[in-house]
Amino acid sequence: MASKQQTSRKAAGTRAAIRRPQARAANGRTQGDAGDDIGLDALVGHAGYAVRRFQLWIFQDFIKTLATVDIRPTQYSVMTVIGANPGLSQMAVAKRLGIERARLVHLLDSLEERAFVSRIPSATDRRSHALHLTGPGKTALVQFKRLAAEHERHVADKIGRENREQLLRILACFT
Amino acid sequence: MASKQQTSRKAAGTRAAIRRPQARAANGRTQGDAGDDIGLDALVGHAGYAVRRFQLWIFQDFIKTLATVDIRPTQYSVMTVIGANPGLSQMAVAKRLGIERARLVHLLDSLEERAFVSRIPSATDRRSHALHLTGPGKTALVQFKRLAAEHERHVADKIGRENREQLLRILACFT
DNA sequence: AAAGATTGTTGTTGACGACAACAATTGATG
DNA sequence: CATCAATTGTTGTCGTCAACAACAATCTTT
Repeated sequence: MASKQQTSRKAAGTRAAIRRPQARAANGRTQGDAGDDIGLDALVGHAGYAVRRFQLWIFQDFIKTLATVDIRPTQYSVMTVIGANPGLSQMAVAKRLGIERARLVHLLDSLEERAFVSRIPSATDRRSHALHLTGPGKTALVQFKRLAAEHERHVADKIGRENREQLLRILACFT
Repeated sequence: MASKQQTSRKAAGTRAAIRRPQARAANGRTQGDAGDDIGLDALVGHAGYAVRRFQLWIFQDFIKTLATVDIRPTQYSVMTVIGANPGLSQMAVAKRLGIERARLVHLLDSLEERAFVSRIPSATDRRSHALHLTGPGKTALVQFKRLAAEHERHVADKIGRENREQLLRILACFT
């Protein structure tokens, strides 16, 4: 942090800027202005880039759509799995969702504080907890699913209903 | 942090565990073991979940494939855009890639330290920098692109060549 | 010249993935 | 049965990343 010497900002002007008018970009643009015709070059052929942008958009919409109930995508996924498979251990949930068990601890803490989920000591294995939705948790999840379905409609509006289903088919092997 | 009272762990055994044998899950499974047949319920219909899992996989593969040159996806995207549009300002690059300009500062710091990119004071606007690849930066980028193409082949192997192209088409509106 | 917007920068916050260590407990092996 | 390895939940740290807020320097507008 203390090493960055800032050759440009504060000392701007000391360097003579001996450059031909401007090494005109690959486009027709001279400077880096607002013009939205900046080429992405190899990036357009990369699935990762498109997926990253898409995921950003989709998560933001999810968070916004479920803002009134203050539930984030990961929390929703945890509650959904527990709701469909009551009695699961934390390890099982973590493994199934691809979450680290260390991270799941905090997620469950927050959900337990809000009385949506309860950790019940397993009768057969005193190391593990059997995860269950509470009464209020079940009721809440119904509403969450309604809102999540609304979010899913936003997705369909954005990329098209057909495309959304195709996408789900293509990525089914990751779920 | 100091409030979590841990009703289960340390005090395990004090509570009588008055529960019928086990509230058998929706599946046939009793406990939350390793069995990989845990239902996802509503999650399977959510694009966001599939996309999150896919992005995780794809980024890990990218990082692994480009590990020898120590370049991460975001760094690659920055260098690619600068390479294709020399002279861009930081604002322009940030806006184009959907990165925050605050974040781009650090990205450029690291790339400038490695002498891949240089911030040249703009001749027309003394606030902004014109971003360029250095000689070594251009050479390196060629290799990065080769490795990135190899990564892209991994993606095609994973989800299928046809599916990959379809995916790119569907998500083209986000790039 | 003054007011407002833009650009790069610094800093903070919170979500998240990865990893390492630990106590309690279970399971397997001798 | 005693012992050792493995598992489970937990705590902690580290680094990445998005989102904001504030700031100085500089442009733009009036």
